[in-house]
Amino acid sequence: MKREKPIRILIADDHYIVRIGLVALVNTEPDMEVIAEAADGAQAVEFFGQFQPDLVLMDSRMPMKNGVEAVREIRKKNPAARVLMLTAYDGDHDITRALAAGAQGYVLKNSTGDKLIPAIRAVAAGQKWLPQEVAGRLASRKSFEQLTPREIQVLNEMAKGLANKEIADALKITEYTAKDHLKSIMAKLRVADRTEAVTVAIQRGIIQL
Amino acid sequence: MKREKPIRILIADDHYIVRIGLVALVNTEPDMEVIAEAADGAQAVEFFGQFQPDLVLMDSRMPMKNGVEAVREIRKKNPAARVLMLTAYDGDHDITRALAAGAQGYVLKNSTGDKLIPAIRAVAAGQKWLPQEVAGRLASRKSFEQLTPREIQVLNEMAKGLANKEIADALKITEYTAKDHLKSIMAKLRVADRTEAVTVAIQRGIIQL
DNA sequence: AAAATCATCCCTCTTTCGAGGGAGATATAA
DNA sequence: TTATATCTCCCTCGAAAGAGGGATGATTTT
Repeated sequence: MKREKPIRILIADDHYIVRIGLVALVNTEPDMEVIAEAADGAQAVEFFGQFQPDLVLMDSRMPMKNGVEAVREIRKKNPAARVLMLTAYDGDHDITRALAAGAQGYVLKNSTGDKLIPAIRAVAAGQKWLPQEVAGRLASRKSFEQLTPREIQVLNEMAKGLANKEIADALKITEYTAKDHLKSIMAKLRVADRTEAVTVAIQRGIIQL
Repeated sequence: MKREKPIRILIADDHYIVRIGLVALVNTEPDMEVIAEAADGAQAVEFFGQFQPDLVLMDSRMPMKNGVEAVREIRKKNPAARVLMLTAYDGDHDITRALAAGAQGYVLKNSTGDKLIPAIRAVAAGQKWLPQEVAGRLASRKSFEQLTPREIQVLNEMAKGLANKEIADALKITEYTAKDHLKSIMAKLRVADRTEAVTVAIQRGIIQL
């Protein structure tokens, strides 16, 4: 079970301080080493191709290209890529999408080192890794009803303060259709009005501001 | 200008990884040392009394007691306390409130080390420290129009998806008054409707979800 | 003492929301 | 092929929302 070569890790996080923390944490382990640091999603994709790390430690929320998209792109070019997602919030949407995009594991950012290090070892070894609370949620209530891409577009327009007619114009559909999307959004999220729909969507990671 | 005693620092952040990063960063400087780490606002207040650090590096968003409240409490007991706030978002509201509560400086979390270290030295030396972009904003457009406490309460109820009548009941006022508050909220934030009012308020740090 | 700010209440009126129906087209899965 | 899901369009109607006025009492500031 002893590996002669250390696990070569690429870190991707837009916060400098978090990157320092991850480097410091990883470097306390003799069998791991950080070989590169990316500050956004696009850079993560670029550096993956360049350094071919054994594992990517990736923040789910980043500028330029978010973590989920970055994972998808990396896995498309390199299906064997191992990715462990890091996130501050545990919105279901982010988690399911990250896993669907090809991430093997998920760790909450407020985890202590003794949770993160085993996760890195597990994913690097090809295993899945999910926090028990998240795994439980996904299994039990079989996650929330999924919004369609179009509904998410409508949500984003709503968050800007557009009226139904304006949303319709923006998306080149009729007001009827915009209202229909709104109806199904509210039904799926089980909320009372558009305002709550937006706040819930933000909490679940469905949209970002 | 050489100090014989290092700057004794208390770190307060709810994310373990960020704490590690801050410790690693600070410890590269010979004239600084981290003497304690708090994981929430209440602990920060407690540790301040216990360790009497020269400076507190405090996250503005924390569980139990947020950064702004913690600063206020610390400064009430110890008016000479030096606090440098750290934040991920640069919402005006957070910044002005932190400064009003007695923080001497403000640093964005995505700052690199060469920005954070000078900030620590400046605040420890009793100077103010604001990022140029923030200082510029506060000076130029003399900050945004301030919402009253009551208006913020209304905003919070709106974010939950309550109708005007429900907000009125929750706050024991008439629907007329609730609508009046909503009117002035929308005017001050210059938004089109309640949904945008909520999203803008979230972005500015006026309310949290 | 006068001015501003805050919180409250009131009324009208037009526009928008949201609920509740129905329906067709396409594409994919079973 | 029959579902199932997504996206689209349509209609009605009552209930909210939001704009526009006016007004009062209590504080605080000037």
